[in-house]
Amino acid sequence: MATKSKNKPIGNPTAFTQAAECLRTLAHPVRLRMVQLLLHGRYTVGELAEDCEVPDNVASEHLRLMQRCGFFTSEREGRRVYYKVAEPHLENIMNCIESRFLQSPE
Amino acid sequence: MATKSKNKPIGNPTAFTQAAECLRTLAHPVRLRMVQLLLHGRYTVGELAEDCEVPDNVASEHLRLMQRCGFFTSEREGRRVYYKVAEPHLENIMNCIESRFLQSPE
DNA sequence: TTGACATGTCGCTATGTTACGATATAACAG
DNA sequence: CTGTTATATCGTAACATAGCGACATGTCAA
Repeated sequence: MATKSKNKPIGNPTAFTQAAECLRTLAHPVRLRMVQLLLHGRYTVGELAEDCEVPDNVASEHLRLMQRCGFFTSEREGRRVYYKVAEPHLENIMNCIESRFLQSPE
Repeated sequence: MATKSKNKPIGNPTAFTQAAECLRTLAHPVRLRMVQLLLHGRYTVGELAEDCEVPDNVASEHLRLMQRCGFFTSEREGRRVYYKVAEPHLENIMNCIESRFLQSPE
């Protein structure tokens, strides 16, 4: 019964927990849009907030969450703060998501 | 100012909402492990529950969630119910996740 | 200094999610 | 029929999350 030879993939429980945490951070429509935008350039909090149609402080909180996951870094320039992508795998994952959900502009 | 020519990617708000829902469904350690297993073969509820170390009814609820997203289908055989992958993009997305988090067996 | 602007943080409420125990259904053996 | 196994569902309690308004910080201009 243990010799069923189903050769299961190995699974490190800790890794699944970490992966799930990052995916939860990604799993929000506003945050997905922010990732998509930041993969194409750098933006300020205000620019992201306007594009996503949320108040500035809400945008700021979403950005803070993603910064904690290591997705983004930020640099202040004058009174503006620019965010940009720091996690290189975000591009691959976003491509997968886009190919499934954002394909046909309808 | 609108002529800043940042050529933003187009974004269909509905698509981001759908994508976020599916990602939330994926964003759980037990469910990620189930997806990984089912990408390599078909399994019964009991087999998945044992591998993931959760009670059968908890496994059943996770499977139901993922079935609602279209990730899996199920077929009864006697008293067992086998689940298998129905959403072809799951493999690509899982590969992205594995390449980021499940790389080094350590 | 004062005031305006950009961003960040806090406290709260509403809502969603998870896991559990109990119970229900389904298939089968005797 | 009865009992056993496999899976599914329901109600609920603990917990996490999202968004809001108010307030705090930080930068600059006059």
